[in-house]
Amino acid sequence: MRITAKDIAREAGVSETTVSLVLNGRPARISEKTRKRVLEIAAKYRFASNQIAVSLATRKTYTLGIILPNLTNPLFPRLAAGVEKHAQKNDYALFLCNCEESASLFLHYLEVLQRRCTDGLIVLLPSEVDERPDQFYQKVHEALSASQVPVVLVERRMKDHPCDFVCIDNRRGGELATEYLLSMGHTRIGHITGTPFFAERTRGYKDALESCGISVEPRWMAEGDFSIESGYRGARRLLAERVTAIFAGNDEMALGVSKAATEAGLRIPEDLSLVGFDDNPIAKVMPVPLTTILQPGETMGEKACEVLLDRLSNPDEEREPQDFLFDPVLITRRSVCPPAGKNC
Amino acid sequence: MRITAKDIAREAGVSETTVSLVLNGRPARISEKTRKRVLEIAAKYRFASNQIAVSLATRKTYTLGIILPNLTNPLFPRLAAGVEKHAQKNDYALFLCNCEESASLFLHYLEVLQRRCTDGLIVLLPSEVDERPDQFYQKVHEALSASQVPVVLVERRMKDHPCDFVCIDNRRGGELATEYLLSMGHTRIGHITGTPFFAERTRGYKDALESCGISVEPRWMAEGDFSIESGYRGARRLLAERVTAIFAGNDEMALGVSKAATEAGLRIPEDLSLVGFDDNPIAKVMPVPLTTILQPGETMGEKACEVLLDRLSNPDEEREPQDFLFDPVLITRRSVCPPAGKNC
DNA sequence: CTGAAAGCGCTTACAG
DNA sequence: CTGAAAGCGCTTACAG
Repeated sequence: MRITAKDIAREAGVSETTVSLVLNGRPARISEKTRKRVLEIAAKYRFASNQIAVSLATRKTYTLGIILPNLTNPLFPRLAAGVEKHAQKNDYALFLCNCEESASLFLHYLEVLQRRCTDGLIVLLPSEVDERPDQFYQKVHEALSASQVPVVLVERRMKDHPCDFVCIDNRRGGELATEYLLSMGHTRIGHITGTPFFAERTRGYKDALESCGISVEPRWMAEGDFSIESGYRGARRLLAERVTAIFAGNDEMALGVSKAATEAGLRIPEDLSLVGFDDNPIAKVMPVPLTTILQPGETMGEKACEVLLDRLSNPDEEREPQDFLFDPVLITRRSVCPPAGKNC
Repeated sequence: MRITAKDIAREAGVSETTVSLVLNGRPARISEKTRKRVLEIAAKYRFASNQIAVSLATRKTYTLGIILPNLTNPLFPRLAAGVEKHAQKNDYALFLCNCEESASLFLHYLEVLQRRCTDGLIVLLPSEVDERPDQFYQKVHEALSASQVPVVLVERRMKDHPCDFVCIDNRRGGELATEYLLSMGHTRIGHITGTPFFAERTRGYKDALESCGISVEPRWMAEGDFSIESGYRGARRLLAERVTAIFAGNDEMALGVSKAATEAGLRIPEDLSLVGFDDNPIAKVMPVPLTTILQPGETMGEKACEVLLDRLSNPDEEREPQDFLFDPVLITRRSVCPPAGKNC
């Protein structure tokens, strides 16, 4: 049995009230003498207050929950690390929930976290909500509204539920990738899209082309789903269109592209320039190190947590929900060079 | 304000006791009629019991804590995913703690988790305990003993604190890797070690050689620390000794080896065979896909959680602390072939 | 079949 | 400067 505040009170010959006051450093009430005695006794027994009881009494748990779509994509552990780091610094603990892209499990976690009285939530929506997405979002919206706790959405936004949102500036990222390719002299630039959540990357691709007066050719675009396989498939189609460069919606698909290129007897970057997105650890390690757009996962996680804690400390401020967009940064490695014919 | 059991009791015209009994499905006491009414009202308001209050009353929180050395090594998120999955299935929630290899932060988390009354702990020790390791382990031992909750250690064991331990069979893994190289006809097999926690991998390497009557040459071994850099450095030394194969203590170091080999004008596997350890995602993606030893992170995580929950359900069984070792499995890819001179 | 009461381990007005 | 009492939202002997 652990020692309790009552035990300390008894041994010190004071009330539980006094013990609580001393241990929580409440100001200007307690005589230095009793303060010391209580502190000594607490130290002697290494008293650690029972957070469960504290939480019940104060109605504040100092715990946060994070719901992640998976832990396979290295971006998500990085995000979690950032959130946890900032939480820890502020004495919050973090419940880890991995919904494995399942809509129903996601909903389940929302309930669990509510039951457990987390003070706030960091939420990444699952990407593949196969059946009845509207219904799913409706339920999420209801659960979130009912739970009454602040939420910050990361990476994947919900149209109908206004709340703080932390994300990389995907549009700018797509633009940056494409601009870089353009600056190297490419004009036939293919693109493999990601899932609908990330349509902004494609928007950036189009914007960059249009700013250069290059018309967007549907036949230079392929639909992808972020998998290596879909990158591979997309590249096969795009390569047939004789593009000289490809901007892949993420690094995994870029890997698929490089496979397809190799199979087609094309060298990267001499015959095909390639840019990815994320700066996944594989980017550094690919046969040809990949030029890509860095997504600062850990920093974004810290920011998300910071935004959440801000809400918690100013509960009735009623600040409008806000977007926090991170500037993408281009990491140049070896997968891009000017197109054949133009000099390197 | 959330609805409470008291609210339901009032509306149903029964006592809180009855509400509690009904909602927890306690058997054979309540008339079907009142049972139904209580259930209906609870459903109407979507009542979700306050877990904090439940925890305080029952002195059981249904929460576990996991302390990880970092979230960068993909093995750790995989482990966490396994733990969380099994925990979730059994209605436990999981606190995520990332000590970033810091001994002091690790100790801090031990205290935090104790304060928060977790029912059990899954612990991976930090690997680099620079200053006064003995003192650190002493403190860990004390904290763990004082906390009174079951602990399962994963991957990194503590000599002086007997408790359940889940790990890959590192000795067997090192043996398997080396045996494979031997079976391909290699006799000059170099090895780059990992950190001291993983000396068993090196043990396996030696065992395999000795079983074949090949003496262990210290000059064929280099000390590593699992970093790419240390693999690179080690390989430079080993290559000078004209080894025809290298077993690297993990995949990262294998990557360093492959860099060193390429720089030395050596092709993998024709001029140098290479085996790693872990089956890190990079293994598949390396310039030459890496033959390696799979460590089933998620399965190990599930197992660790299972072992922990077993302890929780049989608290006074006093079963001896036990080791749960996973069989390593060899994943053959393209980085190994017979040495030059022998036919492929 | 049901409820009053005590208790889990704290905090916090309130009174002195 | 200090303490008695009520309360946080549940559960659980115990009594009827």
